[in-house]
Amino acid sequence: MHNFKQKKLTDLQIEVMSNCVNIKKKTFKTGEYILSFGLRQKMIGLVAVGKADIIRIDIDGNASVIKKLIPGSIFNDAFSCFSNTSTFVISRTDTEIYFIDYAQIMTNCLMNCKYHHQMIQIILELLTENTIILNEKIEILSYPKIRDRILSFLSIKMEDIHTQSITLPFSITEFAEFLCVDRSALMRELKKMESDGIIRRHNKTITLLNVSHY
Amino acid sequence: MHNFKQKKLTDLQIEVMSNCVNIKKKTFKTGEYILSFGLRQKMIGLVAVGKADIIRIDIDGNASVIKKLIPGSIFNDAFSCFSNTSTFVISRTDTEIYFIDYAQIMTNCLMNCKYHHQMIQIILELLTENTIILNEKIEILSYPKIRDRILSFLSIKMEDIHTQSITLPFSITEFAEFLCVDRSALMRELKKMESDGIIRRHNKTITLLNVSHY
DNA sequence: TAAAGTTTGTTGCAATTGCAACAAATATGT
DNA sequence: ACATATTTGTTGCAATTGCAACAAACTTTA
Repeated sequence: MHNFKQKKLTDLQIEVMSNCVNIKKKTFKTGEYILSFGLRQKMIGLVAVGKADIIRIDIDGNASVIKKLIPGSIFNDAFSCFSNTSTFVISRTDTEIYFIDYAQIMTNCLMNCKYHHQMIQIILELLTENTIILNEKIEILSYPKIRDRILSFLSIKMEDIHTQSITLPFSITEFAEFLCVDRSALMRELKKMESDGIIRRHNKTITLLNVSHY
Repeated sequence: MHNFKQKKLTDLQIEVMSNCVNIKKKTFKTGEYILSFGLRQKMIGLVAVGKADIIRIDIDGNASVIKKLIPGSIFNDAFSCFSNTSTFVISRTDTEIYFIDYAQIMTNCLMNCKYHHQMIQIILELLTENTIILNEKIEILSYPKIRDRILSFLSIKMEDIHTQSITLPFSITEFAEFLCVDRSALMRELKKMESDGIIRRHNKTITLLNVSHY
């Protein structure tokens, strides 16, 4: 199974940070909502064990996966700054989550704290990584056509892992949600792309064929 | 003219930061590209005078305005982390831009620097604001229908400025680019929404009418 | 102020998409 | 292993959108 590029917090980093700010560990069962007790708390969540999704549910009840979380992934409440929609983090397996209060970083932690510098750096990296992911999503959604969204998604992911073949980290249904398109329309387009000789697909593995001739 | 909510760097903040890191000032003429000399330089750009746009141009040459920059706005190279697209900052009027090298922040600046703490805070705020803006854009683009995108845009902006009336900060043509929809299709939908009694529009001013009955 | 360029407004038409509905295949839970 | 739930695959049809093309209004520039 391919791993998509993703910044992870190492044990060392966690140790560094726990020397500087308060870190709490909580466990969640499959399907439970991970809500870091009230979203506006400036907490960073860190997935230590298990899988979770950041999902957005709009006024009409439509769900969309914003980001798949795997061990080492972080999420912060910056994701929850939507206006009309609700953002949740939901565990897909049993999970262990660390919550890091980064309001402390700016207030409580002494400037001459031995670990402060390193931790600020980590947090800046995390925020930057979030920005990149969100930019990629905008890149994908800016195409009106499903085919272009698929190709855009593939090229982003293939650039990350340097291959011509991708195993989706989600089901086709979730893939449609991620691309913000109708599932059956996605299905139709995938089939069409196969018959057009652009891709090949076995279940969740998609291979981009050579299309140098254009 | 309404101002959309936007974090600004105050003179004080600029002064604070100039005590800590190197800040360079450059001027640009209308239509010039503001490229902070090579995009991967971890520079923050700050608009002091004039207007500029962050635009994205995809492989097919389609342009999309990501963010309108006004005096006080910042932009950073996190915006330029697209894979298949190019992101530019282009001046729309004569502009004065400050460039802040924030690579220095992590390396050169001494930890006991008097201004360090305050500046880190400013930068974290800027990154967080960027995240919010990108999330709003995703929120808008996640709707397949033009009408929903318009309504989503309006409700986000109206929440910001607490009113029922919005004066677009861009032309209708740019509005279409921002929403990633065809201009004539946007036109058509705006007209339809007017005849449906949902909005009223005079030039760039859109008023959301009461639709409590649903 | 005349000319050139840009934005706005409009429309017909074809392509794409969403939606609904259903059967088949998988996965899950007891 | 059985029953139930979920995901996948397929299709017809209607609605929405993009595209092309053009006229009118408005800006900019010489």
